[in-house]
Amino acid sequence: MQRFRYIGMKLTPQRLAILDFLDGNTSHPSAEDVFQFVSKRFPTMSLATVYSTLAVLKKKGEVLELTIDPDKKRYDPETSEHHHLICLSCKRIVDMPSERRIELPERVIQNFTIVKSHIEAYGYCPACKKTITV
Amino acid sequence: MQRFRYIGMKLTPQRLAILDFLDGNTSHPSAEDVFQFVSKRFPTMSLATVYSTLAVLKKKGEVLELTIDPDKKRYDPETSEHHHLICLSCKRIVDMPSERRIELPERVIQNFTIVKSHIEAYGYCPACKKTITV
DNA sequence: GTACGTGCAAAGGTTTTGCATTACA
DNA sequence: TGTAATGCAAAACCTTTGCACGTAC
Repeated sequence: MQRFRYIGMKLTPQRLAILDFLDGNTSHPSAEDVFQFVSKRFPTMSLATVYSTLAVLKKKGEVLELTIDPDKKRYDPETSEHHHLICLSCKRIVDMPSERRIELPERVIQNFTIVKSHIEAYGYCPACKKTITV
Repeated sequence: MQRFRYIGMKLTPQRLAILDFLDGNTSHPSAEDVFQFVSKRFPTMSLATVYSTLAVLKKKGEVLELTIDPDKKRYDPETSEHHHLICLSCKRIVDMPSERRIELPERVIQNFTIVKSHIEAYGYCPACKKTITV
């Protein structure tokens, strides 16, 4: 939670609970996932509040909005450059540390101004490999 | 259109129009984009038919469903392994030929069974660079 | 002729918006 | 105290589904 202490947003109990859930979370939760967790402590919690808080965090660069899951947006509190492994069966998203910067062709760099880039690798996670017939 | 000739699906006039639009198309259109184009020739065209046809093509491996755009799915008739440049301003998606296979860390390959992987590079396209203050 | 595609309408799921109430700073 | 967050409901989107009718093969 240290990292969220001075991010310049009003810290309500609901927001603290959201930040508590997100800090160090590597599960890449959806808004609904966040809502489910925070609802335990705040039964009157609203999904709209979750979305609103996530929007603020995204704007402040404290979370990334992932567009990997075709069904819903997912959020990642790990904002340093890294890559993702996605299980085609259970949709689990696993972090893959960035080994080195991705090299892009020279003519690409000259045309586009690249801000960030990452790798998405799709496959089957250890748990699903055992049970699923691909 | 050659490539779609023998893909084993009933070829209705509507579907031929969709295939005509997709073949060689590098704009990564959404279902709505496809619908807009095909509607010109078939005013009674239904969005549901577009979605249904895209689902069949996806199943047959003739198009890829891209989850890059947070607002809607987009489709790519180029199914060979390649990467994407995404303009953060106009959301244009540009193909980037795959130079070599992406190397992943050894321990990742041992755990996950990787099926495919690609790079997503975000930045500003030449047109937007000129007009937008980043 | 039959299985399958089409088109319309309705429903489903996620995300956004409006607004009155509440609470942080 | 004033500005901003919360919570509820409704709306906005994209996408899917059900069903009667029509058509490719």
